[in-house]
Order: sequence, then C-alpha cells, then structure tokens
Amino acid sequence: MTQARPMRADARRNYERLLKAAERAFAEHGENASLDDIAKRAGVGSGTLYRHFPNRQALLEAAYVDRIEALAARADTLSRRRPAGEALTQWLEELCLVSLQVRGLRALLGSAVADGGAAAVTVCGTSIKGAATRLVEAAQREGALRGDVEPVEVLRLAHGVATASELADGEAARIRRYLTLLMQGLGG
Amino acid sequence: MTQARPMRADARRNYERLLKAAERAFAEHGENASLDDIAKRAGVGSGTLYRHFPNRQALLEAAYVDRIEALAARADTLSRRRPAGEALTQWLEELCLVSLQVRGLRALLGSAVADGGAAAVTVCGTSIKGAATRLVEAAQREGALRGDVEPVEVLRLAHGVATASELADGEAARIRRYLTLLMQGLGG
DNA sequence: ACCTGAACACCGTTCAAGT
DNA sequence: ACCTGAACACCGTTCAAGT
Repeated sequence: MTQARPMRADARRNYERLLKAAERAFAEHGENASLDDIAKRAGVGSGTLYRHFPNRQALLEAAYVDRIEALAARADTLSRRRPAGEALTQWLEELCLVSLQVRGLRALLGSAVADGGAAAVTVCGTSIKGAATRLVEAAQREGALRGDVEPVEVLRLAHGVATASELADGEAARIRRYLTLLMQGLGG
Repeated sequence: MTQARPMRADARRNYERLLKAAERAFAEHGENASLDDIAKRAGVGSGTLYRHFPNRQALLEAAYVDRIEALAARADTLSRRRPAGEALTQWLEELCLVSLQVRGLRALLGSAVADGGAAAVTVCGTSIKGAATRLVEAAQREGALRGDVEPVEVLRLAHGVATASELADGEAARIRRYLTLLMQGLGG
C-alpha cells in the first residue's frame, strides 16, 4: 500500500507544499476551498495537485489524517483511564468538538462513516471506526450501552449531533447537552 | 408584505416558469442545481431569475413553501387525532422522511432552523417553527417531553437525525430507530 | 517520472441596452 | 417595469509539451 518506491525529490517537496497549502485553505474557507487556489498557494501547477490527489476527498483526507489518528489514539487513552461508558461519552464529545472547530473535518468524518463510503476516505474511516468499535464494545460489555447498536451507527449519530449543534452556533455547552440526550437514549 | 401591486403579465408568467423549472432541477440535481440551467429550462434570461429570486435560498424556499405549509398543517391534524407525545414523534418522523425523500428540502429546513437564520428563509422558518412550538408545548403539558427543551432545538435535533439517517442510506426503518432513541432521551 | 500551464467547459452575478 | 444576453471573474479538470 503505502508508497512502494520513494518519491522523486521534487515530487515529495510538491506533495508537502500542497498539504500545507491545503490545511491553510481549508481552515480559511472550509471544505470547499478552491483547489486552484491551493495549487497556487503551493506554487505548483494545477495538474500537479491532481497527480497527487485525484479528488478533493483525497486531499481533505491527507490534510487531516494526523488529527484523525490522534483522535483514535485518544480513544485508547480514555478507555484506560475511565469506565467504558464514561470513556465513550467523553470521546464522542471531543469528536464533536473537533468536528466543529476544525473547518473541513466534519465533512471528512461524515463521508468516512457514510454508507457508500467513498473509496478515498478508507484510511480515516478504518482508523476512526476501529477506535469507535473498541469503545462501543467495551461499553456494551460493561452494560452502559444497549447491545443492539453498531459502532458505526454511534458515529453517525454523533455526526448528527455535531450537525444539530452547528445549527445552534456550535457552542460547547450545547454539544454536551445534545450528546447527553443521545447517550440517555442509547443507555444499556 | 406579499406583493402590493400585482405583477405585470409577463413577469408573472416568467416567475411561474422559473418555479416549475426550479422544482424539476432541484429534484434532479439536488440543492446545488445550476441556476443558469434553471433559467434556461424556464426559457428566460439569467438576469430575470435574479430579479425574481435574489439568491439560491430564495428560490429554494419558493419552490418548497407549499410542502412546508403542508407539513405545518399536518402537525395540527396529528395533534387533534393523537395524544401530544405520539403526535410529536409521528410528526418528526414524517418531517425526517420528507427531508430525505425530497431533494433540496433538507438543506432548506436546515437553514430555516439555523441560528443565524438567513433572512431569505423566514417564511418557511416561521411556519415550521410555529407548528413545532404547538406540538412541543402540548407534549410538555402532557408530561411526555421534558420541560427544558425549546421547540427549535427539537427541530435541530430532528435535522441531526435526518443527517445521520442519510449517512445510513436513509432507509425508513433507520429513521424511526434513530428518532426513537432521540425521543427516549427527550422523555419527560 | 514528474511538472507546467494553456485550454475547455461550466457556473454565478452584474449591467447596458432594449421593449 | 421588466427582460435579454453579453461580459466578467472564477472554478474543476484534462492534456500536450517540456524537463
């Protein structure tokens, strides 16, 4: 999978410039930031962008893999430190917070847990679903969560909560409130 | 408000053509259907579209007012026929179903209940919020719904449920399942 | 093997000219 | 008062030419 032969030096440099430019552009203009603009910021021809990232999803994913991996790791930290039910609630809250604070990330997470599952977002999808699975199953064993929900459904519902919170201007208190409602419904 | 002097005959005709074309276009291509294409389908210059509908939101709203009004009326029918709690649940389910089946409507409802509240969607917003308020307050009096939720929050959460369901391909059974979870959390 | 940038098709929005 | 459509700025995507 991950890059058999190493990239040519100029290719590698362009790749990294594109990533940096993409991060800035997504942060400023959201998930629909102009690709052309990203290429220009990176000082690169537009064709080069397409060579490295065949579509917007791929670029979005590349720009945020690190954050997603961090979230996945955070899941394990939490589950070591707290009872499973609490760990899950806390993790979902952090997930929603990041979804709302980091522009573009919410869209990425959304398509990562969507049914069709755009082929492009598999890396993030796998990573986040893995983390969710561990937390959800532990909570179920502990009896804190009903047994008939699948991990990916919990992620989708959390995405719904984030969407609802955004409509309410996404203040942190609201997120916690909405999540509490959700967890009450999901209770074992 | 609503049109002081009547429109000139050709203006009125164009207005209606645009609406019909918009309905078809939104149905086929979703909320982001090309405005230029809509004007062309209506056999009208693009400037004429902008004259009648200053932005996409306005056109979207005009295309779906009738459906929104029908949903609002449906709320009252339901509340006459059923206990308040049931009426609310049933109504929210129908709201979600329509949101998913009629392309473009979900986006409209979303911005209608969003915090900023785009000035354009006030008609739909007022109508849908009014209906929700009647149902929610009745359910609260009946003790079927906790007293500390505002009607607009219920609408936002329903929008979140619709979003989550769409990620799961929007099959009706899933919607009911997710809504049941939500209502459990919202229980009085 | 990789990059460049011109070229194409498309879209939103405005506005001078027309009736 | 209203309509038209050309004009402008922008965007995504492809591909021939270059190194």
